[in-house]
Amino acid sequence: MEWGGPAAPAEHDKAPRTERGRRTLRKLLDAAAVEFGEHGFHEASISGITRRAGVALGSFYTYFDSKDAIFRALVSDMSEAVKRAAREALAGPMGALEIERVALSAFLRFAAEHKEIYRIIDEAEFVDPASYRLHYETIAERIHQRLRDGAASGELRPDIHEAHAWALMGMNVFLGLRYAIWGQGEWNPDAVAGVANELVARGLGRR
Amino acid sequence: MEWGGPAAPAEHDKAPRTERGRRTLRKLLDAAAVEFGEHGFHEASISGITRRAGVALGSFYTYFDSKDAIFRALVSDMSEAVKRAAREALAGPMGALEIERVALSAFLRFAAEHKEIYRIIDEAEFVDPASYRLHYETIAERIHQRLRDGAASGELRPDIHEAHAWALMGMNVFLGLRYAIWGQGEWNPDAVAGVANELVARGLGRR
Amino acid sequence: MEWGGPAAPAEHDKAPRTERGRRTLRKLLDAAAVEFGEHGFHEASISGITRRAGVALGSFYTYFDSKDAIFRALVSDMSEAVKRAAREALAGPMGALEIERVALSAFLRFAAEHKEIYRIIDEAEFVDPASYRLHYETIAERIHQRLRDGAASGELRPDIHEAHAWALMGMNVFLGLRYAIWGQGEWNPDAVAGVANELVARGLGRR
Amino acid sequence: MEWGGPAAPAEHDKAPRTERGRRTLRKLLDAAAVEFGEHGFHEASISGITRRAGVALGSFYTYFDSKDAIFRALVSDMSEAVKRAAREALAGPMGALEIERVALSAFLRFAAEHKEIYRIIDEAEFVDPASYRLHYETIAERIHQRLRDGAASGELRPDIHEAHAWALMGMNVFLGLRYAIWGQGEWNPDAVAGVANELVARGLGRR
DNA sequence: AATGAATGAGTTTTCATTCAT
DNA sequence: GATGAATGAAAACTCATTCAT
Repeated sequence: MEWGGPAAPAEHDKAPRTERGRRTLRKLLDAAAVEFGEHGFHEASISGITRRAGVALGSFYTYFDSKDAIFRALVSDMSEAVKRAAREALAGPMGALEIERVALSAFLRFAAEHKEIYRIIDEAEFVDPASYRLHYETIAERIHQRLRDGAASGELRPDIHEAHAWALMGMNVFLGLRYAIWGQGEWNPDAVAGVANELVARGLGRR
Repeated sequence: MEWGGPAAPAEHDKAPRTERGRRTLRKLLDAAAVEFGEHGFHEASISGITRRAGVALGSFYTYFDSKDAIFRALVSDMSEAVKRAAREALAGPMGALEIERVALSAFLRFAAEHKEIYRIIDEAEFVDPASYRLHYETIAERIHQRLRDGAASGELRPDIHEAHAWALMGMNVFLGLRYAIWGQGEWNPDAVAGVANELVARGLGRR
Repeated sequence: MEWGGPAAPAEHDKAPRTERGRRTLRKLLDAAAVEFGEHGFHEASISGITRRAGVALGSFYTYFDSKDAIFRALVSDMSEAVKRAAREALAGPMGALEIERVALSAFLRFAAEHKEIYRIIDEAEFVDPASYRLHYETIAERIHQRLRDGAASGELRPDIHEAHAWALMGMNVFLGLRYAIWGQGEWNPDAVAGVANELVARGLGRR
Repeated sequence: MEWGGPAAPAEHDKAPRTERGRRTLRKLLDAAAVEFGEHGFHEASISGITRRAGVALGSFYTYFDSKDAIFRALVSDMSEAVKRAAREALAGPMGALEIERVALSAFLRFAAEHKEIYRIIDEAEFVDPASYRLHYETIAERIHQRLRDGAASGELRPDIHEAHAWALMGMNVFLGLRYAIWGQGEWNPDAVAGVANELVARGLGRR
């Protein structure tokens, strides 16, 4: 459940000043990921978080101003983690279609590993609509850029539209929902990504 | 905001016996759509619903057993309305690809008209996970069936897979999010549906 | 401890609509007078008030929005009661000096009877400074008017100044503090009022 | 805001041993005067005091045992300062009436300079009732003694009563409230003291 | 002496649900 | 059926005080 990364994001306004404090902050974030994933934002309780983290209730407020605040911190933590996972998978040089296939495959693996991400991102729609919208707009823009690059290189059709990026993202998200979250053991990320990629290849590729 | 249809769904266990009761029930459902759409399930309050409906707080329990109950009634009300909108749009005889285009176009119009549907369906993930899952599985199955029909008629590729249905649904949902919900005035449902449909046509159509 | 008067002041925004509600509101106000008088605003608790009133904790919020709100309601209740007590004592026709003597005497009796008034008014300085200031400014103005009337009738010096009204009020308040609140059994309101009145008579009376 | 005087009152049980400690103690007391004056006892926080003082939270307890303790130290600091201001104003030889006039004038100036004194003394009624009562009883006794001296010297009426002292103190306090605390710029301490003193002169002076 | 993290008891407030009229 | 008052469990949040470094 550890979302890796350093425990004290730069923008955090109650940054710990000691090593001990840094550890406590990390424990709280990890505990919050579990608690929110299990119960959802509203059913989750601060005391549930601190209990899991093994710290006193009051200590929560040493690091966060409210339940909202830790939720927001968690969402950006996760957006960051998803991005990192994608970047790692896309390290080497690849063709445009290959990129999309690998990206989807990596995302499916990541979601299967961190199922709580769906609940938490979806709940952001209610808890912090701005960050919810930003989350998807950022990803769509990233995809859109990749598609334009593919068009420029001649591998994809020249008439790439923003709607294509959103369509692609929607596909990916729902395939993740169907297989990574609701899937039953036997499915294969590469196979799913392959089926989707064939659709994209024909749909957007140059013949 | 009126979700049309008769006021007393068959499965409702506290069906009103009088005409006056029927009107009160309808007022409550309409008020709930607004309240839940505006605040989300948890921030919404029964008293907010009854205030909007113009009835006394206590009267709520004459028609619903709980907050959950009215929410569930609303979700099925809406699923029903979406289905009805689709059915109406798909009345005449059409080819497989045309069906998908018209269905998406109708859905985009419907969502633009009833923006609260996204919030409410999404929130079902937390309030009533089973109905959330059922909602999407039902739609996916419907799409899957249509694709199989298209394959049988020879218009689509023969190797249709369930993943194709989920991919298609994801596209539609995210295009709705981007344009019907977050869009700014100028967009055209038919154009969006056209872009998506071209992708599907190449991706799944027989050459 | 009952502050008499009707239970539902006109300006109250959560006025009860039934007789039963009216009784509950009255019980809450009376209980609050005791609780605030005994513990002061900050040490007083809502649950203490409802326990004394014999109603459920939640019922408090049927009538008041917050601890502040009931405190403010109480202060105006009391200002009103003090004014009423004074008016009753000053019913018949009297000379200017006699008026001041009777007013002080009545105030001393009232304060002895309702010792909590000092704590509550004084605490308003912190809880609701505006009403604290208004309370004293209103009384000072009332006194000032009476003194001007006395000057007009020729019984008092013609050069009455606002400062005289504040001086008189200060005398009264501190004599109340010394005798009505901190006094030990044996004191006599009329005697105290007499001593003060002689001072006023010489100080402000026409020779 | 500095209440002058040496930083370590004799009765203080945690007297600092070093010069540095003495400075920290002084900073805490000055910060507390501002914090309590601004927010009142209950809304004031230890962390607010240490933040203003520029020291760490924990350091507070090196010098005071509790929030109450520093409040009490502050009240006695202020009582002391008021007394000192009066003593300085009353240095030379004066008649009984002149003494009262000068004392009031000096008090008005002092209060205008240190407006927080009213809030803090008044709040003592709730935080430390004994010291509140003692504060006023001590002052009343001091005034009473001066009036008796005036009677003995023949300048004042022989039948001086304790109630006269309390009446005088009440006048002074409320004139201070009206002019020093709530007054708007233009008032003159000597003029106010003059009006009050004329009242006292006629009321208590020998004709 | 100084620092700042940790503690947890205590209080306000909300609101779904029940009930008497 | 309708009304609106009553209930009380549950949770967020504050902050004086303690403690480890």
